[in-house]
Amino acid sequence: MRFETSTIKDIAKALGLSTSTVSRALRDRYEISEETKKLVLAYAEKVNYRANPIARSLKERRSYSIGIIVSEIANNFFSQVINGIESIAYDKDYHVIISQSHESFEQEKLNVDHLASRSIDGLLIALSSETQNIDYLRDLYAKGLPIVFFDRVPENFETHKVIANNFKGSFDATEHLILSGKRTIAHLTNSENLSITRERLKGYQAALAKYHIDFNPDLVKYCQHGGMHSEELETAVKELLPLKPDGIFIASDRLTTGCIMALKNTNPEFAHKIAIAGFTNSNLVELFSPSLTSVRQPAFEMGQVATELLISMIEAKRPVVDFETRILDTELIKIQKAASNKFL
Amino acid sequence: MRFETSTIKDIAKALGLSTSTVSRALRDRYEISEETKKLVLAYAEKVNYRANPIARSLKERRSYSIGIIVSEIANNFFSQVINGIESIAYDKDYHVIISQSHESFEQEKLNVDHLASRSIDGLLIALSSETQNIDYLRDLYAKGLPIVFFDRVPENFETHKVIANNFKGSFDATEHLILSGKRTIAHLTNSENLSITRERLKGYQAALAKYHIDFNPDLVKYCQHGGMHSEELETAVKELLPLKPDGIFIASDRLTTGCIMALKNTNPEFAHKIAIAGFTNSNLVELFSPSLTSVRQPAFEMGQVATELLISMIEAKRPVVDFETRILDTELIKIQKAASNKFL
DNA sequence: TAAGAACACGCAATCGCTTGCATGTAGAAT
DNA sequence: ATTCTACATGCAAGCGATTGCGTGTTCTTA
Repeated sequence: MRFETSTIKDIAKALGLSTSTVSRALRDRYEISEETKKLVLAYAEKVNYRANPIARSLKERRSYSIGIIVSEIANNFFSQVINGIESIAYDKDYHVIISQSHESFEQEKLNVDHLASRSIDGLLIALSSETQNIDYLRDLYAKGLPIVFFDRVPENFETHKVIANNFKGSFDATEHLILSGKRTIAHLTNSENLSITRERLKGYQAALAKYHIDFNPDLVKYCQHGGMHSEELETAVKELLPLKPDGIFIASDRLTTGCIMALKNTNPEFAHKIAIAGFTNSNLVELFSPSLTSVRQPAFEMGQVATELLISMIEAKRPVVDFETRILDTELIKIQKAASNKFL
Repeated sequence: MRFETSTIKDIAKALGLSTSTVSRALRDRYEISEETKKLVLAYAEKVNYRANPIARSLKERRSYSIGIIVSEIANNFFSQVINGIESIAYDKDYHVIISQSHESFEQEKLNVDHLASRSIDGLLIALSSETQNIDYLRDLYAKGLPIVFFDRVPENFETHKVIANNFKGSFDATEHLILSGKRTIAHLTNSENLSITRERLKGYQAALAKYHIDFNPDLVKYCQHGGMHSEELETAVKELLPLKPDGIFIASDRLTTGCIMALKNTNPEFAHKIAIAGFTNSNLVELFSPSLTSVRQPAFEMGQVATELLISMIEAKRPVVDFETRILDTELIKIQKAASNKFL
């Protein structure tokens, strides 16, 4: 060991006790006298004893750590979710290990496998946009790894899930565009693999239907890589322009910012004419030009709820069979007309 | 064990070998016949054997993982650094564990201690803006934990460091403001504890000096919490306004976006009159209104370089005594006048 | 043919910690 | 005074993997 930290054995030797007694004192178990417990604790404090979590993990077959898989941390939504996760996990003495899939299925699987082999006690995951086959997760789950999905969740997988009210969020955003007079509303969205894609599409369609606007499939553009490559965004934008949309509803954080960028690069003038509404948790929307109406997800809360559910699974005495899907409401943040008019 | 993964013992039993032989075959050591090696490898493959990293860590006293401490991942600069770190680490079979200090010294120390106790093989750290005392890092370092600092580095700590050319980046940005006719240039910056704060201040001062502009300390505002609280930004902005600056140079990613926001909230009209230059690695600067000239750090590369240095320390046969401080050049990205004029 | 070298493998200790079981001691109960 | 109970502590196995050392086998060489 490079670090000559003191071990339970050192303490035992110094105090003329056995390692078992020391361990029990430290773990505060019942079969120990108040006296020796105090003695041990005092000495441990003195030498700044830290239990070796590795050894404990090996022995106990658990690590008090939970794994997180997101597509990328450089994404406001996900980093806020992670903060929510941490806020609960640390409170309950769990540590978190973050991994990025970068929207790649292979990377996702690699990371999950690695985490699993490091004895994480549970997994919080938002699927990558490439992911179609989740058998590898089923295997792990069957072997006893608690898994909670958030944001991008699979169907036919019985476990806890936490999602935003995607339908309503999309409906509201689309309706907002319609109410501000738009009629040809495009929809830029993620890979069809994702649950959020399907749900948000439905919300968009429902809003159109409510106002008797025909749904035109050509106005819907899918980005298979979730906007990771700027080309896919530019292609989508270029394909949309000839259809002369007067509004566009965008279905995810990365897509929203990427799309505005693509619009600006492709046709800056048009970028300022089209009305934009999109999912984003960016704290900087107020700085954006063109400005947009945003659908904000309760990301922090989503992380918290998912973590609570996960920890309840981890610590459950008996196998959990009653699963819930928590649906959290989104918030529509409209353009502040005044400000945006004044300076555009 | 929840996961009934196969162990080396299982393989040994199944093949009628000893665990030592299996281990040696898997580790590809010399005292083993080609034949049994193949046998073992084939069987291991078949049962999808994964060595238990926890057990290995315990035995070998290392974990093949490196710890990262940044102030927050929801920061373009840091998330890009992390991506750079990952790109090298994964290549060399290391895993990374990310922790956030949220600019709090206490949180930083807590996280570092936790990482250290989890047997990380090395640490990559950018200090929090609160951090003044790094004795706890010295202790760990003395006990043998390799540490490489990046971005926010301490003085009087002999180890590898990787930083941007903060002086030049600041000089260039300030000079740019001067050359576009500004004379009263404010400087919004981080806590004085940070190396980047001092270096960037010097660059700012040097540029002023070059053009014979008197340095006015009142024009420099420090944010002790690195802009984590919006109040400190608003206060700073409000204090600056009476001095009627015509330009402002901002010293970090979070501060830059936060400051523009504060300007907009405080006095939107003024926000569009003042010329802004600032450090930021945001991919969205082109969307910002008001627009700004940005100093972009080679974040990804910084992560890569730091990781290479760290791994070289970890794998060094003898204690490293020759340390380097790598300085990477920044890039000045000027406002695209055309675009910004057209739509402002 | 006999002795030594080279090789392939097993035994067992070890990393630091937890815990079931055994043991010893003191006080309570008869 | 003797037995029983309760409590405090120690012993030792085990988590999964690595590795120094010892041993048995085969092959080489004189």
